[in-house]
Amino acid sequence: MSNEIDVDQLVTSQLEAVGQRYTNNRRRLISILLLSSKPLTITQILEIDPGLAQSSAYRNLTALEEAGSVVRIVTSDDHARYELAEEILEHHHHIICSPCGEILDFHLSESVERTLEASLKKVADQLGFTLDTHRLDLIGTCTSCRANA
Amino acid sequence: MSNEIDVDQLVTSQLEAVGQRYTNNRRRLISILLLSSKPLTITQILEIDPGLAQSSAYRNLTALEEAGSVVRIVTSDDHARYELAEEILEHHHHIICSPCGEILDFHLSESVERTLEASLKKVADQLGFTLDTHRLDLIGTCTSCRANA
DNA sequence: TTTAAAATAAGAATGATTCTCATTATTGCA
DNA sequence: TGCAATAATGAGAATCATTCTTATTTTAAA
Repeated sequence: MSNEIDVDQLVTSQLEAVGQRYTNNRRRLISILLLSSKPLTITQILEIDPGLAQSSAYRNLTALEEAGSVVRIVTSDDHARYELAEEILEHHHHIICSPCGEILDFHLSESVERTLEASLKKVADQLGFTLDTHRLDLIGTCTSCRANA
Repeated sequence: MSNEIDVDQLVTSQLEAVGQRYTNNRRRLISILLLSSKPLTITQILEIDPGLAQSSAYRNLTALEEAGSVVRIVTSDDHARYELAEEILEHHHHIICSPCGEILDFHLSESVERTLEASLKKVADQLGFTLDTHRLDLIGTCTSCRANA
């Protein structure tokens, strides 16, 4: 799933399923996210590709989110961040620096992930919820914020 | 920690530690959150106690958050929600209904919680992060949203 | 009490995000 | 290939949760 051709095909079919086209602007967004190892704010995305119109970037990221290709992450700092969906990237989690809002991805071992999932399934059943996914975020302080403190 | 007198004492000292007073408005906020079994939006809080001024509610919830008495939770729907901090409520997690934004609290068994924490500590160390806490959210659909679908 | 510092509340300001709409591109069909 | 019809684009306006300002009120300590 790390091959760009596969990603394009996947996104194409995800968009098709919600009646949307894989346009040039949307390709640019996907490729920016593909090159980034961490979730990006709209501001960061526009800095990387200043040719993108802000309003189109918002609209297209929303379209990609509805298609299930992209995920919108909100932390307490007030810029949402976007990254490729787990169907493209693999299931993973986030470690968030609370002073600066920076987010990095990390993975949990298979076995921890599995015991966790079993427990979560049980909880959701008890509460009458249908489960789509889970989100595990670590909140802390990164090296550089610690240095500047 | 479920005794209201204890809560008031705790909040008083938490506020004191950041040079803030436990005023009447702040008491009203704490008691609303104490009576709720789930995180509330500002709108919901003002509906419960229409005597509160919106600007004061925001300011006071921010003060209580800085004191560590209250936590601000942002989901993808655009109203932040507030609940009492874990120091008051006990460590717990959230199950979020993505159609309607509703949040319920749940607890994980001690043993699952412990294995999880051990893994997370390891990850944080590797990435050079100091860890404050973790956040585990289940994303799904609640019974009533499923019924109206 | 008096007084200095903190809290309050009403409304203005901010700013991320969403909407509008005129223009441009794309698709399906003849 | 050419022509609608439909979808996407981009510039700027509008929205709306949240934060700021400021004049007034409350509080705590001497």
